[in-house]
Amino acid sequence: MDNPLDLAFAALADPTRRQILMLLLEDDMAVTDVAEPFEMSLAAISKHLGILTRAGLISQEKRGRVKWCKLEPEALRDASIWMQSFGQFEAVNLDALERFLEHELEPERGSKI
Amino acid sequence: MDNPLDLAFAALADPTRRQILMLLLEDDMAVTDVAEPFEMSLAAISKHLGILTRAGLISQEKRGRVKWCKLEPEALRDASIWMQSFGQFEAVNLDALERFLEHELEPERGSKI
DNA sequence: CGCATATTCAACCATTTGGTTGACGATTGC
DNA sequence: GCAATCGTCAACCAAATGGTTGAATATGCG
Repeated sequence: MDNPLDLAFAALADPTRRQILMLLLEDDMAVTDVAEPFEMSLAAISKHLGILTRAGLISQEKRGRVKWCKLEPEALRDASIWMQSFGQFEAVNLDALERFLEHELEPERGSKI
Repeated sequence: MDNPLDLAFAALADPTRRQILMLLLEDDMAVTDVAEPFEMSLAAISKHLGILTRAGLISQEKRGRVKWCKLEPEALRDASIWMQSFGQFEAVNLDALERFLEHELEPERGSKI
């Protein structure tokens, strides 16, 4: 349960975290500012940011006493691409998709599922 | 925690469920046949299928004593659309998928097995 | 220095998740 | 009719999740 796709989808499954991502779409933000619109503790938001970071969806950089949060679209892109292979699978190269699926269905070797 | 997007992403966060979706991409299947490749009980797979159904990612129809599972890409498409709302993902197209597939098929050689 | 600000840590709690097992209802076939 | 098959249900369990509070750790400011 720790491959990149697992982490990305699990992170996206929470509405608070999706909302955080949308905030960060506008600009980089400090943790306190991210927390401001939410009616929950700063510690809770800090945890959410940790989950988003582990999932690769954001990065955090500390400058002075402020930790800045920044959107990192790569992991999201991978998840999006995975979904496209289903949502629009009629539009993709079916041979490549076939190879992709065969690879993915191999039992547990890379656990890149 | 019960809006469609929550349910879809949460459903996708589990590798067993993603693998089930990939099985169903090939063809509709009975519950028992879905369960066959997995090393877990039928009851566990039945639960996974329930989660996928509640998320709208598959549908189940009982004919006789066999319950058929069928991919329902609509919910997945919605989740995909949510991602597109980030604007930065117009690059998620066929080319991106090709690159993704090539990237995904590489790293297995030699490492991590 | 001393205080305020920014953020995390630790302990705790309730709920959910992902799995098990065994019993059960429904359907099919001999 | 009866046994086998298909699938779910119920009870249980361990671990993870999402939240709380209060203390702790940095850092900046006057």
